[in-house]
Amino acid sequence: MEKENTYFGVKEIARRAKVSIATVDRVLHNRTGVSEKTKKKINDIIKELDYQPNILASRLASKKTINIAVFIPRVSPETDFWDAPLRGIRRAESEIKKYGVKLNTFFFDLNDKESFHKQAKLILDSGVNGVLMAPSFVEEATQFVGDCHKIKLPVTFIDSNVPEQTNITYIGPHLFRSGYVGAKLMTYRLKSDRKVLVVNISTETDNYNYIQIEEGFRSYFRDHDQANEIIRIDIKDTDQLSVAKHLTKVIHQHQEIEAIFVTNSRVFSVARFLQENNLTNIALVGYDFLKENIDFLKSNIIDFLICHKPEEQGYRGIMSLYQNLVLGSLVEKVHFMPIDIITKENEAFYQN
Amino acid sequence: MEKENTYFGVKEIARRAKVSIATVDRVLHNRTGVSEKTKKKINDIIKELDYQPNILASRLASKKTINIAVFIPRVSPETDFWDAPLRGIRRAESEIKKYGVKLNTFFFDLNDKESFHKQAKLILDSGVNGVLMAPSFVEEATQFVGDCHKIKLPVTFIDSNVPEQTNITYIGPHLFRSGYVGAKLMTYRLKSDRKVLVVNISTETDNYNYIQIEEGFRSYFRDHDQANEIIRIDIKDTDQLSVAKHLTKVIHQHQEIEAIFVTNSRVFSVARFLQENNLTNIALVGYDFLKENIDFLKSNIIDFLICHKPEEQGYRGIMSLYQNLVLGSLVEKVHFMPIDIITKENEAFYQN
DNA sequence: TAAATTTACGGGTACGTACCCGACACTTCA
DNA sequence: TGAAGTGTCGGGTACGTACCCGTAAATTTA
Repeated sequence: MEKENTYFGVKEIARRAKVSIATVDRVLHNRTGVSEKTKKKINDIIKELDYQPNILASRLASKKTINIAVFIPRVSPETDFWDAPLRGIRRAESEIKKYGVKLNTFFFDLNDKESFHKQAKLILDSGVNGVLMAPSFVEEATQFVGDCHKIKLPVTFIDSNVPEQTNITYIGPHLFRSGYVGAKLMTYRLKSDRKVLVVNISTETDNYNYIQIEEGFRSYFRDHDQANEIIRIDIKDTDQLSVAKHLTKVIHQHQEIEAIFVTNSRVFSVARFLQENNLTNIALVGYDFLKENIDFLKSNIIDFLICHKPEEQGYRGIMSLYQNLVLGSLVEKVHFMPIDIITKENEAFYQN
Repeated sequence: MEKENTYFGVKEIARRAKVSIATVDRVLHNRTGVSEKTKKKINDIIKELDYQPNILASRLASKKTINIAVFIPRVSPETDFWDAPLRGIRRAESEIKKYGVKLNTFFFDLNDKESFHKQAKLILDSGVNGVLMAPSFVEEATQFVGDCHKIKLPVTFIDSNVPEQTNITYIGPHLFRSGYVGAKLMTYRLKSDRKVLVVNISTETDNYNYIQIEEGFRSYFRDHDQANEIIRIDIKDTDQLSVAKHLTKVIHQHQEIEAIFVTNSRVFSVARFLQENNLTNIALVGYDFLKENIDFLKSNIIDFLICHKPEEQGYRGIMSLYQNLVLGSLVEKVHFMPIDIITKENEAFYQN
């Protein structure tokens, strides 16, 4: 049961180079105070032995804290969706803070790109060791990731993905399939070939995840030769009044709408509109386990909710970064969350 | 940047109990040599402080090796499928052996349940700390897991799952969906409403994963109102001669078979049969990136192969156990592998 | 050329836990 | 009554790395 002694550490390197452990350490962390000659000698031995530091010992001895930036939207009075990931993040924090991991939260406002920029700059200047973020603003996030890449800062996305990003990890739903599932659920309620409305309520119209979801949604209809015409609207002002205004208009224009698919958690505002206007015969499918949404689910205004375990996304996101940082690479590029279906019948048992 | 000093370790416990660290340690590992009185006092303080050991330090100081049993089928001359997971397992081993993890391999013979029993007994007696296994024999695996559960031995399944097992982790495909995908691929080649044959070549007929796959397969046909009749055969003797005999018979009985779905990696033996009997107009879909399968894929005998990244399953399986054992719980109950589709066109780029 | 810096390096302690090696008191038995 | 055992505990070192502090040598400066 003895541990294999085939492992070479700093001690062995020091012995071979005929220097002290401290000097080897200086080279390893390229600190000053080592002559070029001994530096080269030590580096050669490091390469020869293919030295891999013992990260357990390293973390134990280090007084430095690992700092992880959490970069997600602020929980707003409009929608408290981001409360769930934050809970998971806090849970992860309490589990690993004893190993010297500290989280710094940077919230941005979904209605204000400038707040994203500001916080992004703060993060880059704060000297953190990793970032967990929601790439809600696609373009801005892409640029931010680029900046992180330059200084070798690992980044993990949750909630939605921006493909073709190098060096990032994604933990969240397969957005296309999620939309596909949404369409399938919708067909359970479709009784005719009348129109289907896709509603995107967001200040960001070009948001990549909504596009992916909608593509999945449309794909289902194509794949299954559903004859329903799919129309879509973007509602850029997220308050209830604007939503009502837009919906009133579109429903007047297209009298034959028999079902609505909302691409995010703001389905409750559509539900509220339908309720207030007595349009309860329109099927409604949307996203996320919010209290308001559940209420409308219970009262049959919303037919289905899709949910991607947001709390677990937060928890896993932090844990993934922690493992990445503490245990070395182990890089898992993508981890898809389940696409859970919530109905009136099973909502009581749902685990976020 | 200072580490939070809110953490209480053995030192603090010792101070409060007015004993030495060694005595606290004795209590923590319930070794002998502590009076009932001090034991109780120390245990009370442990509970009060909600002491969580620093696993990093613990692993570093411990001279004990973590032993993980690898319990998978032997690579047989018939099919070298299990070579891939083994490669991933070896890769994981080389990455973590420096942290005192040792793997003990126990191979069983897929044609011999007795070999499974024998090795299972060996594992239980070997005093390992965790088990990575393929539950190829469902009933036997279930019983084995029960035994492991009694002695609190964590178990991880790869390749296929046995649901409703407590305390195990599964890393592998969503079998039902995999069969569903198989059916969808099949429809690309179906030109009429003639019969579809499902072939299960295995010494184990009641193998849970084949049943799951087949259910997924049939579900697709049901969901999409495909009129094709699905017939199935079990071939319990896996040699080429037996396969040929069974196929000859079933093809005579059902003259209208236009497609065959093989539920595991032994699709090559069906391909060989089709080739030798010039039945190349029959569509063929099966599993796994084996050299023989790829050859038949290239020569158009096999139309599609489905693959679940077996190497990665092995790698992740070990890593999951390692993290579970070293970093504490972090238990991830299920991790589904992607359901990859391999065709003649993309096989050259496939990453196992 | 002596003093003041700077450069280059080693000694040694700490991180939190594991565990060996005793020490001391107390009991048992011849 | 003394020796041998048993139960209970503490001191101290080790794991592999990080990093503080001190010092001798080399270099610069006066």
